[in-house]
Amino acid sequence: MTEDRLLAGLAALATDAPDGLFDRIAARWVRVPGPVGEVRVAYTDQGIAFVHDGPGFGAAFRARFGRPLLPAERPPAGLLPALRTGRLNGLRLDLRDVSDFQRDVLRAAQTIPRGEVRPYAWIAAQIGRPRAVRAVGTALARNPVPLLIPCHRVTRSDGAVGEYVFGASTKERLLTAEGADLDRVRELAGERVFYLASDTTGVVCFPTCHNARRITPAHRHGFRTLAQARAAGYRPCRVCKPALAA
DNA sequence: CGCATGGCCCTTA
DNA sequence: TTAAGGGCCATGC
Repeated sequence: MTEDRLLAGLAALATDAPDGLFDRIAARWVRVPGPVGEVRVAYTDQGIAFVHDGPGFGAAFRARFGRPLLPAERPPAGLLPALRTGRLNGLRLDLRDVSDFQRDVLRAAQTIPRGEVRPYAWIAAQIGRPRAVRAVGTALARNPVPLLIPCHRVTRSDGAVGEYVFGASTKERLLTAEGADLDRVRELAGERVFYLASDTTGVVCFPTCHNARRITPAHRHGFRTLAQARAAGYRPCRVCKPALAA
């Protein structure tokens, strides 16, 4: 920051109400109902900063953000619907403390529609780091705002659901509640099928893509790899973009 | 086909 | 500064 900007900032502080200043430094927190039980949420004037379940909330927040934390009267506008519907709908997030890499990962995760899943490797490819698959897992594990950024929609390439901040079983409950057919995914994985194609459209998808779910059984073809699907004449779906995982 | 293993890359201690 | 390890993945029996 230049000296001029610093002086301007100081001047602004002098004219600001003290509580306005405080809210720029500190964070507020509330307990709210989430899709799988109560969660605690911290937020700043920039947006939602931290979502956590159960005990240890305050300690975890301070360890990570190092800011004072005060209880709020009521949840910020839009938080409850966002938690209920799995869509932000304009709710702002405060992601200032995350690294560039993590921000890319989180942004990619945000594009996964409700009721669908994508592999960790897909995220890695999507952000242009196709080999940073494990690092993607690490970044998602540190998602400061789970539920709001749907890291639970990222699952393993072999069809297993994978790990989750709130535990694998919660991940399953969440996905099932959102309408993802995990039993079907597992059934396909048992047959080594990770892609579904339609011979009427000539398109190949991830199994939970809404386009894949509408394929008539008679026209459905399963593939183990994208390369095999391509060899059979199918092109990757432009919605779920399976090309980016191969 | 289930399991082990080496590889990869970002983050933290 | 460096080394260790993690929400993974592709391979090799």
